Amino acid sequence: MRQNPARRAALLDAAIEVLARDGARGLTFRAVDAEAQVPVGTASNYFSSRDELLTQVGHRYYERLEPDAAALAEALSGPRDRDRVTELMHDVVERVMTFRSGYLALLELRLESTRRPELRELLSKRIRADIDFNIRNHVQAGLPGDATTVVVLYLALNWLILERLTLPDVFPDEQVHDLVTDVVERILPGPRRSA
Amino acid sequence: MRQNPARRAALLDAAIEVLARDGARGLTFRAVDAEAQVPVGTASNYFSSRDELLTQVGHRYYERLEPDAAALAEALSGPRDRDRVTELMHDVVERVMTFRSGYLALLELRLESTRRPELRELLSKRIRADIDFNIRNHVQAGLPGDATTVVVLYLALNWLILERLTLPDVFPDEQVHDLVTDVVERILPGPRRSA
DNA sequence: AACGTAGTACTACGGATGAAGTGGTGTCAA
DNA sequence: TTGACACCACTTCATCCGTAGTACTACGTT
Repeated sequence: MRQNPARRAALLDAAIEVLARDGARGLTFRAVDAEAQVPVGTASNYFSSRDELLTQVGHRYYERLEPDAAALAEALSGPRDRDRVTELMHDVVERVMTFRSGYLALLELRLESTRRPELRELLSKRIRADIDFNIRNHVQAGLPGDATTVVVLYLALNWLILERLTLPDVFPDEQVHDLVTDVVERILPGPRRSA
Repeated sequence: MRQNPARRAALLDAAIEVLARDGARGLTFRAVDAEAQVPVGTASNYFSSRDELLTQVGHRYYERLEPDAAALAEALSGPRDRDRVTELMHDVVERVMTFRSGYLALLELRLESTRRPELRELLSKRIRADIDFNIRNHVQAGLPGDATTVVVLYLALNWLILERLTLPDVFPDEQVHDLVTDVVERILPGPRRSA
């Protein structure tokens, strides 16, 4: 079992791309080797099984999302009204959607986790933590809305992103921006701008 | 290419189960044969390719959901206030979640459709039609809320179901009912009961 | 009532594919 | 010199798919 962390990370990033492009079906050691442009057999040397590869992909995904500190600081700046929330939500949707392969890979992992308890536990913890994190930030920042607001926003926007990334024709391109705005307006009552 | 419609439907139902249980990775002709308890090679005789099998599974899924006439009539009865909408949404969530394998299979198909234009077109049309159908019904029934309300409800509840079916620990069992209620209350402003 | 035919069900084999793992060699750095 | 890793080649293994061939059943004909 090889240890080189940089190479391991590169392999995991490659696995994310493969998952997004070819699905769980296409995720083989060989495919990861090819995607990472390393010699055949390398992935075999770094992961003892497909199972281990999958759970490590889960870890890696969240590792890559960690550097949220910048975005976090941004959330604390500016006014504390609904229009600000709308702006922030647009940013979030934008950010998540640009990492398309990551999002799709995570969906594949979700479905895989149906059959892999270890993966399920990992994902449950990370996602629960993510939601709690968002709630804490939201209320601490003094933004309008409570914990439930954040959860409902989380639900609606996630499915919107899923819909866009898998079946883009359901909500046409040009409607998406307004749709995000609508979602926030419906979920978060009150005046648009604070007095 | 065999024609027996009953057997074809049985094979497609088996394919749904396989998709939900083993994922796209496990969906092979042989696995479908085994699930449908028919002799090896039968699925091969009924579908010329994996591609064709997948798109026909898509058709079959919606075929099975068609008999919504009863639920539809129910929507038209009763009061026309928010609590009624909440009730209806509880019913919808309940109904969808009891066909767990169907929902999971559809998610697999969504991800597959990323790579299969034909499948993507099929799913896009059906889902778009489904949304439009719900909107029309909602407003015709005189229920509170407009088209946007229905769309936002669709988004939030779908992700809630996805979360429950893939990572049940994120939103614990006992919170789900209240969460559905919360979702409706946040998205649909106004009094609970009509005057 | 016997026969022939068409459409299916079932069995079994053939061929091909591609994946995983391992052993061996070369290279670099401590 | 030694240990860890990169790279390569080869063997083994697991399935999977397609189809040829056979048996069965229903139905229409005469």
